[in-house]
Amino acid sequence: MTAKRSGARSKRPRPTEFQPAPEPRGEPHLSLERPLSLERPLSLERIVATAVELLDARGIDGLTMRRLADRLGSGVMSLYWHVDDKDGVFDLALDSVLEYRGSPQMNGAEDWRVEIVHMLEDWRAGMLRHPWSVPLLSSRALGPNILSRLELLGRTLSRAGVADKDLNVAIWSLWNYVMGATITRTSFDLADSDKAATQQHHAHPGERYPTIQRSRLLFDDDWVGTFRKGLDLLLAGLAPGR
Amino acid sequence: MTAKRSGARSKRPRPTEFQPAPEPRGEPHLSLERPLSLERPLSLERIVATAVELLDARGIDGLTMRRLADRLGSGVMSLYWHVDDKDGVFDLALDSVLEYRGSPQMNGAEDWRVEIVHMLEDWRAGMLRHPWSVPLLSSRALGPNILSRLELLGRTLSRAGVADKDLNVAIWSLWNYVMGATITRTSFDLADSDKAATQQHHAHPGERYPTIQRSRLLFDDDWVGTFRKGLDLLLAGLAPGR
DNA sequence: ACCTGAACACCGTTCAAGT
DNA sequence: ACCTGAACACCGTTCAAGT
Repeated sequence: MTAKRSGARSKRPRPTEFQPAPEPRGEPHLSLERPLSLERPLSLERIVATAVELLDARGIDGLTMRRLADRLGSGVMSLYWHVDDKDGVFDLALDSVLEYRGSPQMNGAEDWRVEIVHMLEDWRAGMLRHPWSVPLLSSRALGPNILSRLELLGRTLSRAGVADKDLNVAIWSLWNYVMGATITRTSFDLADSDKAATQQHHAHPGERYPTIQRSRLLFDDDWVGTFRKGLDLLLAGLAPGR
Repeated sequence: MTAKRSGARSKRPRPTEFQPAPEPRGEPHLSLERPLSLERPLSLERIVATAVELLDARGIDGLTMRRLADRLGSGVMSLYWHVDDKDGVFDLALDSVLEYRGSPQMNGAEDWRVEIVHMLEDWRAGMLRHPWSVPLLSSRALGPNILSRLELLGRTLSRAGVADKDLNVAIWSLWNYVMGATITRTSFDLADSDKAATQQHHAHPGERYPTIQRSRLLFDDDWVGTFRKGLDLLLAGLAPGR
């Protein structure tokens, strides 16, 4: 039977440090009904936070409505009062993980170049911290937090002197660069953990892939450095002035 | 996870050849309404081709082992003799769609810039023709056809005069750019078909996203032009010579 | 070598109902 | 307003077996 409503349930699964629920800051609307108790009552915030936890722990296939409900100490169907369906959970989890907490004082005084690099590295780091977000991001619609990042990026470029007519290309070039770099990175993490494939394709690239081998393409693990170099190059091209 | 297992199970021993192209020859248009099973014997090729067909027609969730077997006119479990598991089908389908048929005579005589642009646009077009390949590509290991594309890209860059020590950054920058641009593109296709989200976030970007609106970021549909511009910019930065 | 159905342990979601 | 179990129509895959 599935009667598991005994008292020992429904405690917080783990005290692991973990990013707070999607809306920690003083944002417009929020539930002032409930105290911040993470205990009994189901709430969108709790559902999303737990979904992220589950995704972090077990990957994209590990998120199951039943498993999620279980972790929350509720019945499966209770989730459906708060959420449309499983895709809704994916969308919410994805966007929550992409929220941008800007650095304390990023005002106009700073060098815009520093600012942009910081934004993009933060974004990339966020995705790498939750690798499941990458495929999700490429198969689901853009949420508000992602759009906010785009907006901020555009604003900064604009402030840096990029003309309106060039803004489009500038934003997308940077955006695409970050997405691409992150995908590449997670791809290779995957490849590394998949020894069979690595053996088969990466271990002896000299025979079929001499250039790849010569450039040490698959073995260079200075991802951050490479990321920065390409980014600098791009920025130089986009806003040559100053 | 690659499909070939080390045991004696696979159809083809796994030496040098991975597997031929399952994509339909002739014009890329194919009928989605395929009559079932005119050819009797199951084969890896047939399985992969049908999987691609199914993915094209019904998306990533539409591929089901049962459905696949059904289309092939076989029992579900018959598939498992040719293929490890469902992930194996995904890997095979993905790689098959990314095969590069170089243009007839792409020899050294051509301008390398033309060559590279052609390669990358072909790659991008291939992914857009099979949108399910994008999230798959960002969550699965790189297959041989993808590595071949990388190799060719590196070789061409090298021939164009890029020094070995710069090859790494050059390859990844271009690669990442294409991946990112393609993801962005498919994201917006999704957003367009998702009217609720579009209504909510894209229809009134002026209020919360003034810069995005000003740059007409979300409404510009000259994807090809934008793609080309960013690419030219990148190429100029990567190989300033000439 | 190749293919098969039955069976198992799961899924997401509808529904009618409880508080 | 919030939550629930039972039920339905699916899944992927193991197994023992057939040719």
